[in-house]
Order: sequence, then structure tokens, then C-alpha cells
Amino acid sequence: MSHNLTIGELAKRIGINPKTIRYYESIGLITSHRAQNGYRVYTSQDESHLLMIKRAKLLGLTLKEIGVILQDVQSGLCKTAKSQIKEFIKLKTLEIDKQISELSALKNYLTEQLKQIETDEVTSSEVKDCLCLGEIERS
Amino acid sequence: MSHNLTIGELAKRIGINPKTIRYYESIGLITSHRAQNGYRVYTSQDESHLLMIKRAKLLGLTLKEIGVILQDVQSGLCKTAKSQIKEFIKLKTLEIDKQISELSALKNYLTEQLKQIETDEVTSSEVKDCLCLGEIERS
DNA sequence: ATTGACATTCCAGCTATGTGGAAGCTTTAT
DNA sequence: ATAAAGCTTCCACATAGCTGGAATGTCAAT
Repeated sequence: MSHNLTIGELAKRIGINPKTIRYYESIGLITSHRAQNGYRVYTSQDESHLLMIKRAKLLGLTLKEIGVILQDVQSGLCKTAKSQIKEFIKLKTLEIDKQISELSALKNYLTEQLKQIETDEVTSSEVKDCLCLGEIERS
Repeated sequence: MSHNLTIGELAKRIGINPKTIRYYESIGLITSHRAQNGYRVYTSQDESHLLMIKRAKLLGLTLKEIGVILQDVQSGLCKTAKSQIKEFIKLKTLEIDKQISELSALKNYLTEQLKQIETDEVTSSEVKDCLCLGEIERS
């Protein structure tokens, strides 16, 4: 299963810079095994981890937060100290809810605004209200 | 209406560091008027702008993106060159949709995971799957 | 055997987003 | 009138998250 990859191949598959992978290793986010020549060797597991990192970053997690998840996951924490990961998941879920409702509110107002702009019936101050003062904070 | 504020008062109302306000000014994100003694003077409009900046930052916009919005809004762009702001809104709405669906997916999987953890029926690899390999990408 | 494309480490620098501190002026309170 | 608190500018440092370059080693192809 583990079709071994060099750092360059891995980087290409994930769509990131090899330097970034080395950087992640340097901060302890991932690890690597070495071939006899000293080259880093990666497995599909490593690829999965990197994909997860990429996705989590897109979702706004910091590398530090991602590191915590990976640590927990890799050390099989859910068997030995579940409460931590439970806590994390609960917290994260709440954060996500908040983020979603803020995004929805912003989207609604932008959509509304777009409609108005398209029917030529908007004033500068209305746009300003939408973006600066709008009822987004209700969410 | 414009109960004038010093930088310190404004900072306290918004809940940010006065230095941050000066920094925003230094990068051209906001402007300020000065009193005769040289002190910065802010109006409720400025307060609105700062609130909007704070909110937008929470939503993941960079200061540069926020700057674009503020520029458009402040120059009354919606009257003079609506197409740009229209374009921006459309793009932003799409991005928001994507972000929302990713967040929803992540939330679902975290919730699912939490349920399983709470009923003591989860394996390390399941958590791993959820976070690293899960079907989040379907979204 | 040489060339070119990779890999290694190390160090340096980059952007974004602030924060801290010094030196000095202004305002406010006592 | 003096001290505390708050304002100014300027400069430097901090943190996150990379990115680039130099010097060097390895591998694959010709």
C-alpha cells in the first residue's frame, strides 16, 4: 500500500512547496523517515496527514491547533485520554457554529446588497450600512 | 451625533489596542482627523469602520481585503463604478458558500465523532479517518 | 564521466499583523 | 505646580507561516 514518495513527489501530489513540508517537520507538525541516502521517504499515511493539514488550514485552524489534533490522533489518545479530544471537539463545534452563522449573515447581506445594486436602487450609505453597521451582529 | 473620541476611548469601546488603531492608520486602512493639540479625534463613523474591520477579520478576511471594501464604500463606488463592487460581492458570496459547506461538513463529522467517543465505541483509526481522511472532501 | 534534476542543511529574509519601549508633549487632578 | 495618565512619533522586536539561496551530496540519463 505504502508506495513510497520523495519529498518532491509528495509535494506535487498535495500541491504544496517541498520547503513547506520541511518546515512542517521543523516545527514538529509531521515526522519523516529517511532512506539510506538521507532522503526523506513518505508513505500514503504521511500524504493523508498533509492533506488533513491543508484542509484544516483552509478551515482556519492554526498549525498549532492542527498539531494538537495530530498529536492526539497519532498517540491513540481517544483510547487513553478521551476527555481531551472530546473537549476539543465540543469547543471546535461551537466555534464552527458561530463562524457559520456569521458567514451566513454576511452572505445574506451581501446578496441583498447585490440585488439592490443590480436594480440601481442603492445608495452609498446603504452599502456602508450593510458592511459596517449592518445587523450581522445579531447572529 | 458624533460624540468625538480619543484613540484610547475608541480602543476601549471596540476592545482593541490603541496601537492597533494607529497601525491600521499607518497602512492606510483608516484615516483620522486631528485636534489642535495633535491628538487623533474619532467619530462614531470611525467606530463603525473599526467594528466592521474587527468583524471582517473574525470572518477571515485579510486587512488588505477589508481595505478594498472600505475603499469602495468610502469612495461611493456603488454609484460611480458599481460593477467592481458587484463583482466583489459575487465572488465573496461564493467563497462564503464554500466555507460554510466545509465548516458544516467538519462540524457533522466532529459531532458524529463525539457521539461515538461518548458511547465508548470509537477506535483510534476512526478518529484518524474523521480528521485526516474523512468524507469532508465531498462537500 | 559529466550534466541536470533532484535531495540535504543552514541561514537569511519575507509578509502579515501587531506590540513594546523610549523620548517627549498635553491634559487632568490634586 | 507637580504628578499621573494619556497622547504623539519613531524604531525595534515578536509571531506565524512560509520562501529563497548557498553549499553540498545523490541519482539517472547520456
